[in-house]
Amino acid sequence: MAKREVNPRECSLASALNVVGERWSLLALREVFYGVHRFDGIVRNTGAPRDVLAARLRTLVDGGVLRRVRYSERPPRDEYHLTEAGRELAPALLGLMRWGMRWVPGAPAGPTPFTHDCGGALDAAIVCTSCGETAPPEPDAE
Amino acid sequence: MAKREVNPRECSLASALNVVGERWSLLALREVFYGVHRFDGIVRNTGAPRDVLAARLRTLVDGGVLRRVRYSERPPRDEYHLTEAGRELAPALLGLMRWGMRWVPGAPAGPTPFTHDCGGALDAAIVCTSCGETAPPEPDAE
DNA sequence: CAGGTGAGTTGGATTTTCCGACTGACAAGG
DNA sequence: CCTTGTCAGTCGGAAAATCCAACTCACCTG
Repeated sequence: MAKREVNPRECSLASALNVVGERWSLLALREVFYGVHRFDGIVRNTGAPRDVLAARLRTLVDGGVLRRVRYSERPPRDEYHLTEAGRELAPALLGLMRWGMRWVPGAPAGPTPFTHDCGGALDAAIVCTSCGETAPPEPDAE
Repeated sequence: MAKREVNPRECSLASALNVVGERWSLLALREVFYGVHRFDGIVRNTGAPRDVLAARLRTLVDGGVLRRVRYSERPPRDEYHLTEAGRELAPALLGLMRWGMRWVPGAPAGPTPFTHDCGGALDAAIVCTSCGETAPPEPDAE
């Protein structure tokens, strides 16, 4: 018999996607990176359905990506801020943004999301953690 | 009146997510990066439902991320290969993987996905496109 | 008091997902 | 020839998620 077994590969990518792997999660995160920390602002700037956004923000908080920070007692209101883990999503997020600019026809260029102190645009790249050299994206060579 | 208007921010991230923004798309892409180019292989290694995977592969092909390459006439069978655009997703993909390793408790370390010629592990980072300097992830400073 | 803001929640219709089974074309073994 | 197996999907139906407008609650402001 031995029916075609399905053994999903153990991979941290899958784990990452459980936390930040859905459209509205990433767009919400983008807003927080841009400095929009409140629910209604995120709704307005992303267009996400309010209920779905509420759910996503919960999983982002539970996943340690965002932190709720109270900015008003009475009525109790919190805003969402990046944690250390959240801030570390910057390379992935920026990588997707820049990829969209380059490869999706009709994608709005938008204001260059982040700029370096020297004035140049920032981009995501692959670097070697030990020698620091920038490596080209070169998978299994066709 | 002026009902709370929702004007989604124009952003290349949203465009990117239209193409690669779903769980099974990214996992399928991971497999192709790993050298698994055939439908059944991708099903086995990701655990994606076959019909959903078929749909995702179609949008990846339509989005210019993958290319179908025929490897057998009779029966006609194609495998999926990365295009230039697909290869350029490496920084984003690697960024998510490495993030998962670092920040999701219980995420399998797995074999270090890519290694540099010098033997060190590769990671995604933010670099300045003009001066080449590596920048820290530092959004709106809290 | 009327109106507005902020952060959600609720109900219900619509879409997707998931799952197992099925198809069609072929190859290999007995 | 007949059975078994592989590959790349497709199909049908149940289960889950999404979308949307409307609603709530708790305030604040004029």
